[in-house]
Amino acid sequence: MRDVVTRIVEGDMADFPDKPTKLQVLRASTLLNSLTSDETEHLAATSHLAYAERGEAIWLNGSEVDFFGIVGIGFVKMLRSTATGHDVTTELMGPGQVFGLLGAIDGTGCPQTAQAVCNTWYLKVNNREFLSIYRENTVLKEHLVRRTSHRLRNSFAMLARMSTGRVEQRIAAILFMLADSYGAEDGDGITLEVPLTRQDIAEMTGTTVETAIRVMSAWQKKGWLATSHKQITLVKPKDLSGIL
Amino acid sequence: MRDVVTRIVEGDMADFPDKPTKLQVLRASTLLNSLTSDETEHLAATSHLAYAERGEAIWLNGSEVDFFGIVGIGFVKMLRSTATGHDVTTELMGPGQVFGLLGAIDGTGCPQTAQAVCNTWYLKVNNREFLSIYRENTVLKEHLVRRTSHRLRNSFAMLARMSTGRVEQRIAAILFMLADSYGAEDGDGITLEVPLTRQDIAEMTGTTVETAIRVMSAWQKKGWLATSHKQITLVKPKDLSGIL
DNA sequence: GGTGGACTATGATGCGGATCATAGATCGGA
DNA sequence: TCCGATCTATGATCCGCATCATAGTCCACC
Repeated sequence: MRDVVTRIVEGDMADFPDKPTKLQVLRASTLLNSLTSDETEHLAATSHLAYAERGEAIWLNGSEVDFFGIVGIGFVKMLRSTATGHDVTTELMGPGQVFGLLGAIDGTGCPQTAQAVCNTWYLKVNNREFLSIYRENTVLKEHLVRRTSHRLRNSFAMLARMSTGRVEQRIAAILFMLADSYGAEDGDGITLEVPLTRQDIAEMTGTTVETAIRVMSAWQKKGWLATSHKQITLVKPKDLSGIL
Repeated sequence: MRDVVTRIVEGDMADFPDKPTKLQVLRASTLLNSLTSDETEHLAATSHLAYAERGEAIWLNGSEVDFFGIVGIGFVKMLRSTATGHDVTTELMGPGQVFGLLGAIDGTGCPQTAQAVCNTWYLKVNNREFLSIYRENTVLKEHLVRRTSHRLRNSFAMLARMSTGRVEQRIAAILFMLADSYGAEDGDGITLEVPLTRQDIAEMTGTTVETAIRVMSAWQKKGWLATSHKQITLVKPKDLSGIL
């Protein structure tokens, strides 16, 4: 990674996001905002901010790491590489979301690679420091149970979608799921706040770039969809949802 | 459901499993065996055993139920029906496994249908009674976190497998996952203790019965696989794993 | 022992989408 | 302002597998 300060001064890097503070990231996390001020400050003191460029791997699957992450600004995708060399993205984590925590809790490493989808600030929280807070905290455990079960349901929903139906439906389904989490409605439709390439979409739907491009181009021609600069806008969500 | 007693007396029903006791089921549950004797007995007193025939639905997706289940003897599959009318099985629960619990905890219903894979005894545990024990029990929450995160990982692994690769690989992957959980090694290979039809396999892999049959028949001819009476035996797991 | 229903088996056919190939568009960086 | 890399676009071809059709097999139950 290049020197961050240099780039800010030069101003030559597009989309270089403002650096958040540790406390901002911790407080923005839905999972951790039940902690006391003391606990939050302790975590802030023992963790540190990190920056990942678009495409940069935060960790590779199977590797043991002594931290988990909280997305500050940007997006991180969790993915697996199959034997055939294809990557499959299983989750997309946005601001405030925790990733890699479960591996920290049960001591096994994280089975998935974490990779920055765009230039991203995230907080590296030390496992040990967190666990000492976590161990006897019933409220935190309850939050974690709920968050994990929510993810489990989403995963099952995806599983059902991905293992059946044609590609069109799979892609549409993904777009709606993304819109649900990261969509901004602005009169002209729902714009996804995640910058995604067709390649990213393909990885999430288990198809190829070409097919993803074909499908989405067709929708653009129909006026159902608009894309510019990796911003995807669902112009006519009603029509689009018709193919589901 | 027909009169259970009648069937036992007549002896005309194949594979009618012995009825377990409530305490047996509770104690066999990996999730709940951390409870005290008092708690276990209280749950036993407020829950009741139920029987489901092969194919019988325990609940339908979306329906609100005031209980969750623990498999005693038999197997239960969790499935979703897609718009195209196809069913997709997401999980298979065996003896000692809890199903539908997460819906009980967060109050939303269970989004998946629970259906008996074979004649099954299971325990219906009352949500309210369980929650009063669960609420302040840190150990139980910890168990639940671990169990749920384990399921989440499996689900992601499945997701990666199902959204890529050809049908052969998907089916092989499923067989190995099943062998992992319910396989009995006996010298001549690994026999799955779950009675599964090709239809069941197809639902788990997002393919059709015909294709599942074709693939598995081919393997039988190669001597990699043997089936009889819904018992699947991986005769040459090494060779089979070669296609992954 | 016979019958109906579920399960397994196998062939024929057509289409969705992967794969390969090529080219234009857009963007980051010098 | 230009170059190289990444991303989008589109066509041609081929094959995996869904679909439809038909039969044989096994088992529960009368």
